[in-house]
Amino acid sequence: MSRVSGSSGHAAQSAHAGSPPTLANVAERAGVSRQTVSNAVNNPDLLRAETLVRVQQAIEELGYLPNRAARNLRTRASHLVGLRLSPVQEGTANAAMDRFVHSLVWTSREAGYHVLLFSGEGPDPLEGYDDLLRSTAVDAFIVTDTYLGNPQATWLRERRAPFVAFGRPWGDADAQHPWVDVDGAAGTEMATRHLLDKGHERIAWIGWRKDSRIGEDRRSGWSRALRERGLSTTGLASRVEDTVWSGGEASAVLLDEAQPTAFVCASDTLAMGVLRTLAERGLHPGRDIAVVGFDDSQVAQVVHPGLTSVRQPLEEVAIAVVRALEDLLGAPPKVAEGLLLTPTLTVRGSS
Amino acid sequence: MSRVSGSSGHAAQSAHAGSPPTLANVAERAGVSRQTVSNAVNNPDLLRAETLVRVQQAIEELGYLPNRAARNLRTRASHLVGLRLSPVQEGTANAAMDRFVHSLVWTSREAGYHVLLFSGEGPDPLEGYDDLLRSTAVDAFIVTDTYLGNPQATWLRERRAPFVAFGRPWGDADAQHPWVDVDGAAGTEMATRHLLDKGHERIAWIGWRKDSRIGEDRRSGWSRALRERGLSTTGLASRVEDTVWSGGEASAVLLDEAQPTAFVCASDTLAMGVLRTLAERGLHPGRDIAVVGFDDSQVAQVVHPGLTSVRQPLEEVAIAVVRALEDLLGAPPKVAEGLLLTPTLTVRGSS
DNA sequence: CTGGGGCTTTGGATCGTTCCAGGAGTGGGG
DNA sequence: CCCCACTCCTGGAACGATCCAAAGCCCCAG
Repeated sequence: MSRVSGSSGHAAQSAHAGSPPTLANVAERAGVSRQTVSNAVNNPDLLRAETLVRVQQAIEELGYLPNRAARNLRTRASHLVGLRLSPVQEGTANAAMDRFVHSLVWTSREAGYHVLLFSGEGPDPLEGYDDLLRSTAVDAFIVTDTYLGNPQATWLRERRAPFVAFGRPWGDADAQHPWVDVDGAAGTEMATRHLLDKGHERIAWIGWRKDSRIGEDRRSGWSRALRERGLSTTGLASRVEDTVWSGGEASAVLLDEAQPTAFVCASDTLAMGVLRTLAERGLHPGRDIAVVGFDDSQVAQVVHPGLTSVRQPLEEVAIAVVRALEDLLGAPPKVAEGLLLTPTLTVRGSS
Repeated sequence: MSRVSGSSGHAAQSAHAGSPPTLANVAERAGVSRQTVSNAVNNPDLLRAETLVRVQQAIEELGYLPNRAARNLRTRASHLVGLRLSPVQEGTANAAMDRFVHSLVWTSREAGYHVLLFSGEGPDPLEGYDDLLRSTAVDAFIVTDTYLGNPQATWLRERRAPFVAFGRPWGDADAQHPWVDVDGAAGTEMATRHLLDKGHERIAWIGWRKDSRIGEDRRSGWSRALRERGLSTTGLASRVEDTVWSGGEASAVLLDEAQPTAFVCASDTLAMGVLRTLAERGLHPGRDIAVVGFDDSQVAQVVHPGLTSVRQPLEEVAIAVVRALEDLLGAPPKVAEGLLLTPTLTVRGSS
């Protein structure tokens, strides 16, 4: 047999092999049984040191790696976690999602998992879950859009499908599944305090409609911070759609009617609207009026004076999610828990 | 056996079953052999109509779906495609990537594939490919960062791993793999013509360093459009890093030295720098000076007067990539081809 | 010398599916 | 009446790994 020099330090022979080496191939080469090779891979402690070395050498020489399908079949586990990409919402939320996905993929890798993306077609939030679950394609799911009043959670629980949620179970207090979330209220509270410390006293809020749990949560941080200092919130809050235009309109009205010196917004998108209004009126963000957004999106980083924004610790969220996943899939599964992480404030020119 | 009423119109019994139903279960219930059930699923034509109905009914009643691992093992295919997320480059490129991933997941679903994400740890562009390939976890890869002089392409070809590239094989003309790319030059040419049609004659270019193939390609579209109208390009081009600051600096210098009335940029990030400079000088984008970016990112949509930008048809790219994938994995595999798509121009306030 | 216990290693069965070769039933032509 | 072709269906083997029970080996106490 001719040898191919492996440049990357990896398997030498597998490069041109017709089909990948199997356990049996390794076993034959090492002069042991299949089971021994399997043990060398999964339970090295069981082998005599001498044998282990011999087997490992054979593995190295052949460039053996266990066939995933076979292993999955036997162990009834795929080491894949499913993540559903919500339907096209080319908005701010997407940007955060992107960061989260990156972190998640990264963290999962360390834990021996891979992330399988799937998409729901229509508005049906269950779309896609069913097939993957029934075909045992994934070990667990990661559910992200819990603001929907999470029908997924209910559905998945009924099917006894393991899953971890990024987002609190807003509706039911006695949800049984593990979840991780970012304390939005703490974020806006931090943002508001930051402005208070800068001397602002009339700080306005622009958020989402009242039926948004997340929106109301973030709003509560703002009002809490103000009341803490004995300041009133009346007339200083506005609830609108999450668009630049809405943010602009709302801030225009607020400026006219309540003369705030600063704005805290439920999203960077809304904050962009505020910046636009300020520009139209010849006001300078950061100098004349302070503005704080939420999510620390790309936009916040590149817009003119820089937009101060609440940043979600998505890397930590990912780590916590994966940890919860491991607890969940481990034997025996640990009890489900919720974890609330605190965001940080990225200060830029707008404040 | 008690019946559970299935609310979603799906499997009735599987909801509370300990383990999912198998082929054998269905076969028993339908009074046929395993193989017949298998045929009912994969080759319905082989069955007598009557039998087919009976089997399908049993499948429906049990909520049967083939076990993925077993099928993968037997057919030596996973119906998964691997997509590597590049190391954290929290920049503009990311945003485009995000849109692409969405489209890809969506399109893959239709073709019966799922997208498996993985991440390379360090700068090594091969990181992660090897394991997935050797363990036969994915059927093919989708390679996106071909600007690296694609060592992946070379490596994957050596291993005979099927893959489709999003991005031209810039280096070697005789690359054997299928690829899909967006004609950046056509995009900037379109953008430049758009400005020419608006009456601009001194149109500047701000792009990336000369060693960027993509950057030079985009630049060529600009210069082609100018020369076409007999206009000179000398002194009107600048090549810098892809940062807001660089874009700002470059535009400041160009404004001083060449008095352009419009800017075409290789990225939205650079365009944002131009907008900043204009703001500092009290110039109004779209009225005094026109600006066009590239990628039609989130930023372009929300920034003040709106940033005109070249938009890549990523949905079409995804479709083409998946089609190429199907050709590649089909039997017999079709010949590899390259496909160049044309971007569009999203016109906004900045021009 | 025998037997028990710990440490290693082994062969067979199994996971759930698809491939393969062949069997049962039907109908038509010689 | 026989044989062949055709349609439809079946049982056994295979994919490549892990689980399980048990066998071989070695050493020491009885």
